[in-house]
Formats: sequence, structure tokens, C-alpha cells
Amino acid sequence: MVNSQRQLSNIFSALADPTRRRILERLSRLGQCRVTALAKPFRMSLPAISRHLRVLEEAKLVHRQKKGREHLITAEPETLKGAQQWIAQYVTYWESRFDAMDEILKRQTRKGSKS
Amino acid sequence: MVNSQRQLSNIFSALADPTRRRILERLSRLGQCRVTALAKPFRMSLPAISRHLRVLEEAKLVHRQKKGREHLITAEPETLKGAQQWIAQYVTYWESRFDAMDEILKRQTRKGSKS
DNA sequence: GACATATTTAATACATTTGTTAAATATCCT
DNA sequence: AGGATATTTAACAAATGTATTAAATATGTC
Repeated sequence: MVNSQRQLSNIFSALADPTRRRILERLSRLGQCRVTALAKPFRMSLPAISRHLRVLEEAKLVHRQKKGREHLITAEPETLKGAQQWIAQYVTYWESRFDAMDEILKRQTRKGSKS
Repeated sequence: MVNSQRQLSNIFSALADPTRRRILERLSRLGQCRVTALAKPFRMSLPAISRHLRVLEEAKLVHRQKKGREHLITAEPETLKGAQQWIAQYVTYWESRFDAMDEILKRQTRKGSKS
């Protein structure tokens, strides 16, 4: 579970960068993947990608398994799910608030059309 | 709908800051709210909050309506929903991938226990 | 008009992020 | 051992983000 504000901040900052989002996208298409393979389509140095991966890893959006000299990167969907839930709490709350508002407006309209 | 990568980046950066998340939380409890009222519990100058609000506004997580000298701030749940959907696409994809993996592992285990 | 209130903008300082290149580390291969 | 491959760490520059205080702007009230 995503608990702390700190972790939530890490997750959202990680997702805020388009390169990191593309890495996640790529990871979802390719599945477990080596660093170099992940980095391939980016017009950016390997150290830059390495750093992005560290950010994703610190946010626990990604998990690293060392196998010899290769580092195999895997997505960690549970974390993304945590962020999703954080957001969902507000969306559902606001939706219900707006639905309630709609209801009130409808009733007022009915009353209005009666008189 | 949340379309561009740019907007997605804005939304996630906006959500990455704990103060801004608290502002949204407060906004969801209080509903439409004046800037000063929103800023009340924060140990931070008003200009700082003003900036945070601008960030939220640029991300379209929040909407501003000027009424005389007061600015009334409202949450914009549609945008949050957009972010939610972006995340959902990966979560569901990964879940199905993992489910498929589980299925394969189960079958292999059955085969293994037979031989 | 003069003063109070609500909010933003400007100027500035400091911290963090993001990219680059060069060097270091770890592992594999012959 | 020596060389090739995979990846990270270091040093640094440029851009961005966040907070502060002081001043500006817009509106309301007597």
C-alpha cells in the first residue's frame, strides 16, 4: 500500500516527467527489460536514463534485479495502483458532490416549471 | 479529456507537492472557497499559496472565478479523472499480464507434479 | 477621497532537477 | 591478465521550483 505523503510525492514527481512515462510505457510493452534495451529509443545519454530509472525505482514504480552485469527492470503495478486509489478518493467524492448538486438543481427546475 | 503529454506532466507535477495535495483535500471538504480561507491552516505566506494555486489552475485541477475582490476557487474533478484514466490503462494492462503469468505458472506446476 | 481588505506580482535567495561528458565498477570472455 | 560489455557515479552547467518580503492592483466601505 502507498501510505506516506512522502511516497505519494515521489510517485507523482516520477510520473511528472514525460521521459519517465515513456519508460513505463515501454516497460509495459516489453515486460522485464535490460537498461540498455529500455534506453534504446531515447535521444539521451545512458547516464540520463540511468538517473530516470533511479527515480522510478525510488518511487517503487519499478523494481531492479541484478543478473550478472545486467540489471533487469520490471514494472511494479501495485504502486501505480496506490496512486490510482489516492486519486479515486477525490474523484468519487467530487462526483457524488456534483451528482447531489445536479439533483438539487433538477428539483429546483421542476419546482420552477410548476409555478 | 486529458490529451497532451504536456498536460499530463502539469497534472502530475501539481500533484507531486504535498501542500498542493492538501489544498485539493481542503477544497474537497470545503467546496468552493476563497483564497484566504484556503490558505488559513498553512504555515506559509499568502504569496506562496497564491503560486500553488496558479500551478493547480494551470494544470486545470482547479478553476477560479473572480467575484469582486475575492477569487473563488473550485475543484475540477474531470482533470483528476483524466490522470486516473492514464494510470488505469497501465494498471489494467499489467494486471492482465500478471494474471496471464499466474496462469502459465499454475499450468507448469500441474505438469511438474504429474511427472 | 481615504483607508481597509483580498489577492497578485516583483525581486531575490536557495534547493532540486535534468542533462552532459569523463571516469569508475562489475562482469563476462578468451 | 587483458579487453569488451553493461551500468553507475562524479563533476558540473543550465533550467526549474519554492519560499520570503515588499510593493502593486483591484475592490469595498465610510
